[in-house]
Amino acid sequence: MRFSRLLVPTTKETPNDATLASHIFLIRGGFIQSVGGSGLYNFLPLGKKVLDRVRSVVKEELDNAGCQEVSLSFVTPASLWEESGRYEKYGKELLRFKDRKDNEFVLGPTHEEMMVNLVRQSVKSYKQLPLNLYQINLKFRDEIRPRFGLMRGREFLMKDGYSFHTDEADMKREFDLMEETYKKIFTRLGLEFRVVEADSGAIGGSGSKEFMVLADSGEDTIVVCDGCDYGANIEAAVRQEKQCDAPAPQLENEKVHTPDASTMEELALFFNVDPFYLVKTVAMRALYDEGKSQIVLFALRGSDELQEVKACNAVDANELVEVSEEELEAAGLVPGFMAPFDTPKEVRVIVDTTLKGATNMICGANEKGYHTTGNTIEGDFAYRDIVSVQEGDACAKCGGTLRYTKGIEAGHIFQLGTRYSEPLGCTFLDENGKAKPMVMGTYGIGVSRLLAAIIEQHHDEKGCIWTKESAPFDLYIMVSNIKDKAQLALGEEVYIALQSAGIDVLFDDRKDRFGAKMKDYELIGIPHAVIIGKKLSDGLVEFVTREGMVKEEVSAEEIVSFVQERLC
RNA sequence: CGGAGUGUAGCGCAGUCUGGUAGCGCACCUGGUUUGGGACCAGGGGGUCGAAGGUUCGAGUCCUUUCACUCCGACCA
Repeated sequence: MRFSRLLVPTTKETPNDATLASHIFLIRGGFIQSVGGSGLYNFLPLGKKVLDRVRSVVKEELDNAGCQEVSLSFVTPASLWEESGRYEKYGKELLRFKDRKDNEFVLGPTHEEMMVNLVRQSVKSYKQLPLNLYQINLKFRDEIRPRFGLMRGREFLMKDGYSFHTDEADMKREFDLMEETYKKIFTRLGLEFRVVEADSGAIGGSGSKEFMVLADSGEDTIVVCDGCDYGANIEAAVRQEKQCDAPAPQLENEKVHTPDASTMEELALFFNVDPFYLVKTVAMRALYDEGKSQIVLFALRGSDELQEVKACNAVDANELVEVSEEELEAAGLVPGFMAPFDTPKEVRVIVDTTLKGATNMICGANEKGYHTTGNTIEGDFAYRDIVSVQEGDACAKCGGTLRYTKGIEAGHIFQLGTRYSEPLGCTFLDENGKAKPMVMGTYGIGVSRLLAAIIEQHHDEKGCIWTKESAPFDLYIMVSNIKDKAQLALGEEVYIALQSAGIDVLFDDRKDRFGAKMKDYELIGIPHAVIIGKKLSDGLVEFVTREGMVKEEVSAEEIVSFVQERLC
């Protein structure tokens, strides 16, 4: 491709809304263009090329693993979402609309329902299973706050795959195969990543793993172990049960007047104990379908923090919101002095598992200004893991030290089970002619987000540094001064020779000066460049590696074979 | 949805306080010079100042309403 014919509107200035390197360089390098609406982008020729290359890596590896590509309608009937029960649950992120006949539709944010619908219509026998179908298509989610360019757009390109099995064991086999396949994909794209345990979120199902591209700018906090390969999203991370060296308060079971102490810090000071021996009671309102809600008290140790996603899952709610003191009082609770015991009937109580059987605990007395000491946590509570792992906690797997790091969620794989096949009636007949729901897995990769992730990991202060398999072109050739006949002639010759050798070349034949062209090269970030310039009079050209901007002088006569060797 | 801010040429911004010919830089077009780190000179094109209403002889500027976007938070496969 000749640069003079390519639409690459590079800019010197940074768009005022861009803060992340990937956002800045993708816009400045003329890869993408903001549509003006938030979270919507056009892909310009260069961006489209990168997208296609990334997409083909994904496709190749999936096809190798035995997956089959399909393409599902982007517009999906609302009735399918009602069947699965997600029409309500998915909330405002679903963009709903009606056609001229007043039928309701949804722009697909994910396609479990659609794929299950496809399969239930065409697969009836165990002989047709297993099956792994995927597509690489647009998705639309009406995000509350899109940001960071391609990182969190409203419209985005996603690879979504769905597998169908006769039993759990076969689904797990496929799940493991997909984990390996995803590792190959991210490795080929040149990404440093970590596979972590994750929360299953709105998709539902049991085990799930996320593929986190490590980057400080990542939106997710992940917990990793210094001692082993354990890694988990903060929303799903677990730890070894915490011990406390400080002595337990040896106090009778009695009511104590604590007028000014309602926070954990104040209480710890008042009783002179470690917060480990305090019961923290956090009140939240759990929201359910059809506007139903309930106040829930979460009881945990004073030394722990509530992990909201875990808490939300523990009560199977759509979401948790804060409750005002007035609401609490109206429900018969005493803010600041609540206990998980003797609560009003309509209030639900969840107790952290590490509190089960705990003795000598101090907690609220359900009376303003009073706490009780010497409590033992026992009885019929719903015990769940609802606490957040903190840095420095011990790894449940090896005892090593856990710490936080940031990641970009680039892929997520789920063991779904029958979460969708059952409500949607996606069944098969087994060897005995008995109908059973198919066991499913689902596997996603944020393809357009990967572009942003690659740049987050591979850039310098000057611009992008694309990896070998993601680069828009394999090589950039610059003719420093196109009025110099010798330079131009060599450029043309090398360009044609390398093109016909199967190398995808961007040939910069523009009239601009050296500096301007160099800036563009650095911004666009093609892995290698050949610069034909002044030294041609000595029979020399330069071979540049974008990473580190390493320049090597090469004889002009040998440049074609030199490049071929270096690029293979 | 809470808090803060911004809407003026394709992009980045000034002008708004104190009403009086709509400006600057980049980009773009023409001609010339220039060609190893975002060149220079000369000329040129491009705007319902987010929208609606109001005050005024006169509104980018003042008043009212409204819409959109951005940032922080909440939220989020």
